[in-house]
Amino acid sequence: MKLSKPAASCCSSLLTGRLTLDEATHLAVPFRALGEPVRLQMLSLIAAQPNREVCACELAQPLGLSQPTVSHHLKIMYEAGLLERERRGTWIYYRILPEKLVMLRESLS
Amino acid sequence: MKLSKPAASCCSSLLTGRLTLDEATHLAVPFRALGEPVRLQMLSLIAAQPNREVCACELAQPLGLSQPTVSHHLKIMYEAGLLERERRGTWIYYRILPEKLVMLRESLS
DNA sequence: AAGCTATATTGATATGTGTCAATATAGAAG
DNA sequence: CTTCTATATTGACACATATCAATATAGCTT
Repeated sequence: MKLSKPAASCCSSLLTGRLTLDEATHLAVPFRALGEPVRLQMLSLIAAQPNREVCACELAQPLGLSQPTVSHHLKIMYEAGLLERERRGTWIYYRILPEKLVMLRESLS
Repeated sequence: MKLSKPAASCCSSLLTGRLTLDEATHLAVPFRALGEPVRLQMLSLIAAQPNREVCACELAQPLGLSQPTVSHHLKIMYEAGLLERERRGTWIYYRILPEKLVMLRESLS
């Protein structure tokens, strides 16, 4: 079993070696998701909830955005691996995935 | 002297309270800069140098980009506070600002 | 000053994206 | 099944941005 690149297959780090275009492309996705002010506000709003989750329906009003726009941003963060979602009845609740934040922090060190 | 928000004026954190639009707008800048694969490759390339710096002229060829495009990306990362630059004769050398990476890591924790 | 090289800027173009209105879908409740 | 509400998708539009060729600027060197 060859281990040309030890344990970096899951999460590449910026500073420990040159990134291939493929690694860079994957790593850029969550950073791009974080590169939008409205989405950062969404994350901080979720984190500020007592139970660390928020119903999608609670986001439009405090952010002054339409429902489709909220849905769009949630989708981007979900697909970037920053959020998980859980359906409970008619509502869908979103939570931050702390592991992803850890991974991103590690990619910067 | 009122200290309504202790030490967070320099670097706001995602998870320790709701971000204002202004805080979010500022924090989004470096994340957006990191959200481009080519720029991540540039950073990893700089970090991989023995002296942790790179001449702007050394970037175009390994990345397969034109000189103006390289200049554009360097400017974006410079203005985002990720890079510092130093002119030495005709050449300009870029280095990563580790403090900025620390700040970004902290904003994710 | 003139010429050379490195870097930045400009202009043009193609692509990406944030936004909303309108519409579709999904689940709950009558 | 029908209706109601929550969420997602589509279409359209404005704006941002990645890219390069052409050009400008800046600093050496002669």
